[in-house]
Amino acid sequence: MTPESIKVACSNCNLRELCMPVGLSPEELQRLDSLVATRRKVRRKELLFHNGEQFVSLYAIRTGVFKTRITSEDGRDQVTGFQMAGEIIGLDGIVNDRHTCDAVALEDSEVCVMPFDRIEELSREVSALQRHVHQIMSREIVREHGVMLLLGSMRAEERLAAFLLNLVQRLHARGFSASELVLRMTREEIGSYLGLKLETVSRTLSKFVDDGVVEVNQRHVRILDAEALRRMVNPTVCA
Amino acid sequence: MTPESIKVACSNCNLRELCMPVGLSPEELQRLDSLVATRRKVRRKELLFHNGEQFVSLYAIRTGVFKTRITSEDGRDQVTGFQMAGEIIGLDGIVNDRHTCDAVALEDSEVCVMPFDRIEELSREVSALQRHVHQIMSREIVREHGVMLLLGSMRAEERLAAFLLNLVQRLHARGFSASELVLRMTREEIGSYLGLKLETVSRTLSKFVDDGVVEVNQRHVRILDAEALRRMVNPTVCA
DNA sequence: CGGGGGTTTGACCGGTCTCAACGCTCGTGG
DNA sequence: CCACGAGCGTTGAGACCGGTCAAACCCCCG
Repeated sequence: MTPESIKVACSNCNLRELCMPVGLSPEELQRLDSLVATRRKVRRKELLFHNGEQFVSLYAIRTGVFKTRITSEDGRDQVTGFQMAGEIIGLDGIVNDRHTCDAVALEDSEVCVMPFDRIEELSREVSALQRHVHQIMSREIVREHGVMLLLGSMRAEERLAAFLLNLVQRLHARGFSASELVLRMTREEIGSYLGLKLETVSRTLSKFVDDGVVEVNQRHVRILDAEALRRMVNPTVCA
Repeated sequence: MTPESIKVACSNCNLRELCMPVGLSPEELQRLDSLVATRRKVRRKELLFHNGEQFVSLYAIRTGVFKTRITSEDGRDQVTGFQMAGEIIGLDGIVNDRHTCDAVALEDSEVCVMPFDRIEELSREVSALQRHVHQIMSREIVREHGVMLLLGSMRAEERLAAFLLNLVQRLHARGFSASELVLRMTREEIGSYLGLKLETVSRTLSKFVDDGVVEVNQRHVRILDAEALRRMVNPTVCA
């Protein structure tokens, strides 16, 4: 039995709590299984979709990590996010029926392909799904507000601290360590996301190491003093 | 007959093309009229909604201009957008049933109040509305990607040029001049949005004036050389 | 063993911030 | 009608953070 032929079923997927609504009746849950048309494997460095491509489906990440990036006409690009298991990508394509960014796998990954017209059809009938879709989109909007705050008002140290805390928190929610993580992206990609140059990312990381806040070995990072990172992001008002 | 008692009806609102789906049947169009529960006036400097407030409705701007801003725990704030007639605000509240930002009127304004549960209910029945809601949210996501690019990779001049071009383009789409505009926001608010200090905004504007690209009188701006602004945002590859 | 992508580190530069002073405009009240 | 103050905007001088350029390093992998 090849992996491809395994029955695709959200109802018994271990990521269900992450990407599906909760509190569904068994009957509703079963209907949602039909959302996932198929699964698709994407190897490291390959694109799940790219700018200009016809928009057809949203994708739920089963395994692996992606980055999304936009490219301006003059060739600059900006990483707009890093996505991991249970997160939904492709929302950018809805407005104009074309994707406006690239989604690149940072490691070998697998996604569930959910044709958007099927999502719309089903969410007209299952209001819990409708609500869920709205929440996912709203959550993305709120996330981006946070990134705007970061890019607009934080200094390099604060940005990197916020980035590490966010990553480790999301990994922890997925059952990984609350203090150790493996960066799936390069310094340059981190820099692009944070509005910094790769040298600045590297230097700032080195500073964290000097200060005893983290340990860094290549892509492996261990957070020694999460409290210190939190203080950087959120300078406590000295009372 | 007071303004308040005027029949609220999207079907004959002159902003219809901006905030409503197109291509509806007369019957559908009439049903959508029931979306707008009421209208609400907001005076300059007053809040339409604020961070932490219970989320109930989305708002379509009829007249006036708003800014939305988020505030970090330590008090920094970041303007996340400027919204004008025909645009929808409040999407941030959907995820957690609470608003996560403030919406402040920059001049006396009026909005249409659209209870979100009614939107959801109706969009289960009118698929054109459903699609429309999805597009509005997706459009906001894509807009924010653009802001991330701006904040993450552009220099002060480029940011301000992009800002002016964007504003004037949106105003033009609403029937105003394609080259003149009145800024409804302060230099500080522009700076917050663009990730710059107010002094930098002021200095950069002055530079544009020196270069003969714009004329500035207080809040009144006249664009003399739009092409120059476009070149700043998008350094043409010299062939 | 060699090569290459990714990373670190250093020296220097420059754009933006900071701090400060001054100016302008408009509304208010004497 | 004018004086005045508040809010907003402009301009300058100097500091500093992060960018730029360059060299060296490291680790993995062919």
